[in-house]
Amino acid sequence: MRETRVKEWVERVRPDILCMQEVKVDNASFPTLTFTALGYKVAVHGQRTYNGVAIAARHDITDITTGFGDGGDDDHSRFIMATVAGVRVGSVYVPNGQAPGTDKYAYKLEWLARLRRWLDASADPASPLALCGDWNVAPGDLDVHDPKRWAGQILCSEPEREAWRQIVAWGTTDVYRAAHPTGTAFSWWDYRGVSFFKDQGLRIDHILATAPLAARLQTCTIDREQRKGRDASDHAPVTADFTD
DNA sequence: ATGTCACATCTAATGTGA
Repeated sequence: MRETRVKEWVERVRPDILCMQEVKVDNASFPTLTFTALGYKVAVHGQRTYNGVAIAARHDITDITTGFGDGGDDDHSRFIMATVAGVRVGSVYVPNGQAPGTDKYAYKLEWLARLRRWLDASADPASPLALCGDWNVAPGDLDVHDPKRWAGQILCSEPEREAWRQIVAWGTTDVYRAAHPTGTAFSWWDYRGVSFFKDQGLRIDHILATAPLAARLQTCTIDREQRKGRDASDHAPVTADFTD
């Protein structure tokens, strides 16, 4: 986990809630004290080396659940839900999927289908809820720097986009797209080559909100500056402001 | 355009996943 950079970002931005993905440490190794010292509570569903998701919040965190609890494979720590200040919040790390046709791709599509079934069974679109994280899906061509070059590729293929739409159709709004109907801000740029320098990015990190929460949306921005500098992630943080 | 990065492992170069 990029602890120093996250700490500096939290000190400056002071979000009420921060959802993290790919923390890549188990619960015992998560830097809980770093967040506590900043005035945050944390809920962690960690995993060593791979995956791992967490939520930090300035209010109390209650009703924490991890995984889908559907009897399926929960070996990957990719999903944690909790309640903060009356909002049900999820930190979501969707599998990358490697490439269409691979086992990992099938796992990704099934994982997204499981998330939809979990929402059907365990959540209420009429209540305030947000799903935040690395979705590893660019929902439409506006979210891709070069749609022709990416057509059919991982992160952009039609089955992935359809699985994404099934999540949205459950009852959420992509709040960046709601705030910026024609915006072309990206949240991820490949480490390799000159992709960031040339802004050859994709928008794959999303905040989805149910109607009662989306109605309170003020702004949604992607902090491109965070992709720069020493020890930067290949992702940039997405932030949304909601009225009380 | 198969490139960069971080981390793991039979601590040095290689495999893995992104």
